Amino acid sequence: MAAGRLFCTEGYGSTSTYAIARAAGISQATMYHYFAGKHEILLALLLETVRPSVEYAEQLAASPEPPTDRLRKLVAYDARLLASGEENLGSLYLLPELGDERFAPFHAERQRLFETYRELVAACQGSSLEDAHPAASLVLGLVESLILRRRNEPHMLEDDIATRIADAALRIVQA
Amino acid sequence: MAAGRLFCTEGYGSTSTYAIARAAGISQATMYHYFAGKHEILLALLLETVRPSVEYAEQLAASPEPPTDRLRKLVAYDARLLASGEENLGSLYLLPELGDERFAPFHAERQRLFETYRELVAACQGSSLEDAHPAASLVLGLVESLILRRRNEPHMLEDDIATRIADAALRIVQA
DNA sequence: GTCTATAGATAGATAGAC
DNA sequence: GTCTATCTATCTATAGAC
Repeated sequence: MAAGRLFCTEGYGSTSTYAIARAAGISQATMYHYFAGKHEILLALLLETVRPSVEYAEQLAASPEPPTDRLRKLVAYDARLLASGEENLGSLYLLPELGDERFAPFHAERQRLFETYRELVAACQGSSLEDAHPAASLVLGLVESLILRRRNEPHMLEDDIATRIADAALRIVQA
Repeated sequence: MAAGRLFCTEGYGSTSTYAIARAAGISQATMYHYFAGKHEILLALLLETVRPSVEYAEQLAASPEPPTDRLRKLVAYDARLLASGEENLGSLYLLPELGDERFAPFHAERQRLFETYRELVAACQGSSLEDAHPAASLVLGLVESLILRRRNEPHMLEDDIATRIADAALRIVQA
């Protein structure tokens, strides 16, 4: 969590292993007993952060509820996750360093999440998966815009922000 | 531009002044003849990137057109800017290092942009500036979601993506 | 205005005692 | 499992020749 806080606020390349260790209350060398390097810490944080969403999404995809209800639930769930927690861990998704191939396992998980969004949007629109792609991107983008908003104005988030985002998402999909 | 490319793809803290200079075809020391440090390069890139949007927005704010037309134009303009250019320079906005006070001039410019969005949304909704804040955040978030989308799937952007985003934005505002 | 050379600090990672 | 000590590499920035 010490690393998560620093990666989100200072950046990955700008955070030294010494700074992480100091924030965690251990020596810099001790860190290497648990992680082979800085990249393994970030990967662990990324997977921990995205997995609850993927699990919820795939469980929801198998539910018999109407697709609009399921999409609303998924959007609201992800928005609440991004808005909660002491740190704005969603901003780990914004790090340019994620292009490194070492973080491919995270991208695979996030791709699974997107696929579920796309299936739900297709079901809502009665369209093919291909045709649902643009709207699904807009919806996921709307959800993840909460990351930047939380960074830029952390004290101005409405209590009902997850509901607001879900409303907006459904209005986009019901074109 | 060499620095812009590297900051966007590798990150700010992960990009060395040596790497920038090499990409620009000069020596690392020569860089210091033009910039006092790496931060000044990033600041120059940020201001160059955001200023066209601010200027267009403030010019549009003084136009006699109906507010919904103006909001649509502004959203489409910003989306086209973010989607264009060889590099995805909008992703400079996502760097965690922007929290450093040296980049305050950029945040001031972006705040001016947001204020114009808020005024237009308020005019569209016939509401106060305070009440327009949440919707304006959603709209700007929708526009800027293009940054992440361009990073994650650069070859899957629709030709009419700016129009799509403008449509979605108006649907959110016209609640 | 551009370069080479280099200072001085800090980085990630390892060795080995306890 | 945690530490101190340290290696080697790399970093930002400066000095000074041309």
